[in-house]
Amino acid sequence: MARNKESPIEWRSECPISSGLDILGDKWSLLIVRDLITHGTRTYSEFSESPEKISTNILADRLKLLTALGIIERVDADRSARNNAFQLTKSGKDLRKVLEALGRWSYANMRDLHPDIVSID
Amino acid sequence: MARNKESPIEWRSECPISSGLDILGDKWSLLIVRDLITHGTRTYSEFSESPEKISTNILADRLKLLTALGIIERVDADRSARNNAFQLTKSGKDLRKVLEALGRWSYANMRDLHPDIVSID
DNA sequence: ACTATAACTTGCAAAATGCAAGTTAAAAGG
DNA sequence: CCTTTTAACTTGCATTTTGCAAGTTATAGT
Repeated sequence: MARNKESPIEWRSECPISSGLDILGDKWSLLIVRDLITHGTRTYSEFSESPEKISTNILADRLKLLTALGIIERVDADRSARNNAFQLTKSGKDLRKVLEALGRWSYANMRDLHPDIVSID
Repeated sequence: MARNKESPIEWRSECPISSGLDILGDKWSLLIVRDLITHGTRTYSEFSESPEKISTNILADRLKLLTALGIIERVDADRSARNNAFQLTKSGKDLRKVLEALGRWSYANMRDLHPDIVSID
């Protein structure tokens, strides 16, 4: 992770958009959230099976970070990791609107560059 | 940029969310869009003055990419670069909803981790 | 107890990022 | 018009992040 201990994030400014990107501004974090919105819960190996094929070290890193930020959590906090899925917290569920807006934008605006893109609805 | 020539982007899947992140899933691209939504037009040096302090090589790379994707364009396409600002295209303006959703989420959910965060409204 | 396998970790190569300095060319001033 | 200024980049290199393959650990099932 290579992030400091007080906050897991180094905030670049006070801007909420910039701050959102400080957390979620990469190619993988929101895909984890997407999978949880779609499926409700997901185990480590289920995340690995998504078509974008996240590598295991990045997946482990992002699951830790999203957990530290209170965006996801273990379904059963007291159980061992094996088959113990992740789920969204309230904060994570609130990201649905961000994902919907992004998905709609992509479908509406990237179809000429990416003809195979599918609709979210 | 290190991207191939047919499409400037390598699409990881047909998912519109994943595809949106293929384009905009980094810490800088949406900040350029934010500055243009806030100010209407912006020159190279004005972008550099934003509080997040984007470095000049990344800025140049992103301006090229966002232009290639039809998200931004020069205000006067025929004029020389000097003092010729960028503006959003229709596609770029449509990102406003994504930014609003992200900004609202951050302000609502990250205030305990980042007390200095300000509201977008 | 043994085995299978889910959930990671580790090591290293490749790519992206960050920083400082340098280059180019248009335009403003003399 | 010729010099000077400076906006808009480019380049080089160190650092960080990512990607890939392989290895390790531990628990659930037999």
